[in-house]
Order: sequence, then C-alpha cells, then structure tokens
Amino acid sequence: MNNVVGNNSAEHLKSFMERIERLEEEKKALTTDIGEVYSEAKSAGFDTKIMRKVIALRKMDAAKRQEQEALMEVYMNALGMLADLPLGQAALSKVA
Amino acid sequence: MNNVVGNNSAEHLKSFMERIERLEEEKKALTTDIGEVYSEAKSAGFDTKIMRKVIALRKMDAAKRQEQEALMEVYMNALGMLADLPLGQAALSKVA
Amino acid sequence: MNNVVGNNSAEHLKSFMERIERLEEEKKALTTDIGEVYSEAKSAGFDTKIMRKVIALRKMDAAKRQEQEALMEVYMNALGMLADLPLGQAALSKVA
Amino acid sequence: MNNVVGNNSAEHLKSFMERIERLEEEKKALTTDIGEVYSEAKSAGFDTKIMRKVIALRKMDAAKRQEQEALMEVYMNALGMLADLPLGQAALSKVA
DNA sequence: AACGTTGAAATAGTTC
DNA sequence: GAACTATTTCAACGTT
Repeated sequence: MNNVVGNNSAEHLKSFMERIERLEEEKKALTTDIGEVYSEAKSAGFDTKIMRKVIALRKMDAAKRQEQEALMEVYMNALGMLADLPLGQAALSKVA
Repeated sequence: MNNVVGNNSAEHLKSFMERIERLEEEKKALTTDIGEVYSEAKSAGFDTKIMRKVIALRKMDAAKRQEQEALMEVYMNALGMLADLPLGQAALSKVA
Repeated sequence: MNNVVGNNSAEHLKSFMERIERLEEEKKALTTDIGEVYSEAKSAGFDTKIMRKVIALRKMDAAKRQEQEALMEVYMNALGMLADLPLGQAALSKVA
Repeated sequence: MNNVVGNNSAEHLKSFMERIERLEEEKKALTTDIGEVYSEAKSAGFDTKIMRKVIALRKMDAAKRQEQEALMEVYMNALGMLADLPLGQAALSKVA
C-alpha cells in the first residue's frame, strides 16, 4: 500500500474537522439560547433593543479597560527601558 | 411597600442580562476552543485557510453552491475574465 | 441584436467595478501614507506601538460616545411611547 | 525655560497623531464611498456579494488562484466530498 | 420578505 | 515565521 501516510493524514484532517464542527454546533446552540432569553425578556415587557445596547456598552467598557491596561503595560516597558536613566527612575517612582 | 413591582422588574431585568452575559461568555470560550483546534491543525501541517473554506462549503447546501458558481461565471463573463483558469474553462463550457 | 439589455448590463456592471477599484486604490494610497507617518514618528524616536494604542483608545472613546447617544435616543423613544401616561410624563420631565 | 526639548517633543508627537487621525478620516470617507457604490449596484439589481468575490479574484494573480483551487481539491478528496459539484467534477478529472 | 444595521468571524498585512 | 493588528467579509437580527 502506497498511501499509508496519505491516509493517516486524511484521517487526521477528518478528525480535526469533526472536532471543529462539533464545537460550532455547541456554539450555535448557545446563540439560540441567547435569542431565547431575549424573547423571554421581550414577553416580560422589556425593550430588547435597549437591552442589546446596554450589553454592548458594558462590553465596550470591559474592552476599554483592557486596552487601558495594555497601554499601561507598554508604558511600563517603555519606562523600564529608561529605568537606568535618572528621568526614567523619577517616572517609575510615580507609578510604582 | 410602594415599589414592589418596580423592584421585581429591576430584578427580573437584571436576571435576564446576567443570563445573557453568562451565555455570551460560554460562547466566547467555545470560539477560543475552536481557534485552538485550528492552531493544532496548523502545527500538524494543515492549511487552516483551506480548512475554513471546506467547512464553510459543507455548511452550504449543494443547490446554493451551484447557484453561486453559476452567477459567478456570468459576472466574470461580463468582465471578459476567466479564460485562463482551468476550473473556469470547464465552467465556461457549461454556460457558453 | 439580441443582447442589448445584457450588454448594457455588462457595461453597467463594469462601470461599477471600475469605480470601486479606483476608490480602493485611493484608499490603499492613504494606508501607505499612514504607514509613512508612523515611520517618520519612529525615526523621530517615538514609540509607535504606544501611539497606535493611544489612537485606538481615542477611537474607542468616540465610538462609546456615539453608542451612549444612541442609547439615550432609544430611551427617549421608549419614554415617548409612554408620554401619555402619568409615569411617562414624570420621567420625561426629568430628561427634558 | 526648562522644558524646551520636552515641549517640542510633545508638539511633534501631537502633530504626528493629528496627521494620522486626519488620514484615517479620509480613509474612512473612502470606505463609505465604496459602500455607496455597492449600494447603487445593488439597487441596479446586481449581487454585491458576487461582485466582491470577483474583485477579490482580480486582485489575486492567476498562479495563486490555481494553487488554492488545487489544494482545495486535495482536501475535499480527503473528506470524500465534492462528487456532486459540476465545477468539482471537472476539477476532479484533472487530479484523479 | 427585503432592507439596512450591527455584531461576529475570517483574512490580509505588518512587525518583531 | 509567528504573533498581532487592522481590514474586510459574512451572518443574524430587527425593521418596514
């Protein structure tokens, strides 16, 4: 048999694909669940449009916080590069 | 007690929002998982870009696929393109 | 001639495509320009990574402001729907 | 005056940032313009999704296209797919 | 039921 | 060449 390696490769690939498709199904189920919660909320009289906007804003807040932290880290690194210079030390003493 | 209804509403709304945000977190986790499988596949030497395309094709049913391909030919003909592609030539022979 | 309509369509399509490709070229030129400004800044001793982060944060601020305004509008609409009820009037009097 | 250098640096940085943000605005405007052309095309009855694909293909050179198509076949073969597509059949006859 | 809007996903490009 | 960013594309949702 010539194609032993090829077949193994094919099997391997197939296995990856199946794992991915399985996970995507689970993900889709969650999407459905989320939609159902919105439906419930709507039935309970809430304005889902507002709900979506509020949730989006909360996500943005979280994202912004992360960005700010990342920026801070970069700053710290930049200062770290200067840490052996007098100005760098003075700056570090402010944030440490 | 004046605000019984109001408070319940607020509680109710809060509960909906929390359920949604919880589900979205789970979804995000799955997205991460999927990304990791793709990373594994990449390490194993597979071309993940192609994998993604194949998975997308598997989702799409055959009818839709054919429709898209046919429409594509029409557009490319309108532009006078396509003559130098093997797959394109085969396709052209069908529509010409 | 049979294909008058078809030809006109083809011409029309071609014209759209050319306009788009023209605009995309201009856009690409701007992308290049931006890259060059970053290069200049780097040569002048600035940390472009930090610059990018700061610019991203400024964009997020702008986006968030817009989101908040949009949310406010939705709120106002929601209140508007209640405007003929006593509670709605009381609420409106708070934001007006 | 102590901070001459610092101030110049700050001014310099500010100027870079403003140039970048200005260019990004222009770029965004072009993106909007492109979107509008697609809208026009859609109103004229064209399928913009296909238009986008065709434009992408025009960007890609022929060699790259063929390579991608060939690899695609290999993967789909590994999964035992592809038998029911007209383009696929033509392609299969090339690699089988 | 098409339309635009918006959020998510994928791809391309860039930097280290 | 690997990671990160930015852009672009795709899909879902509510709306009209």
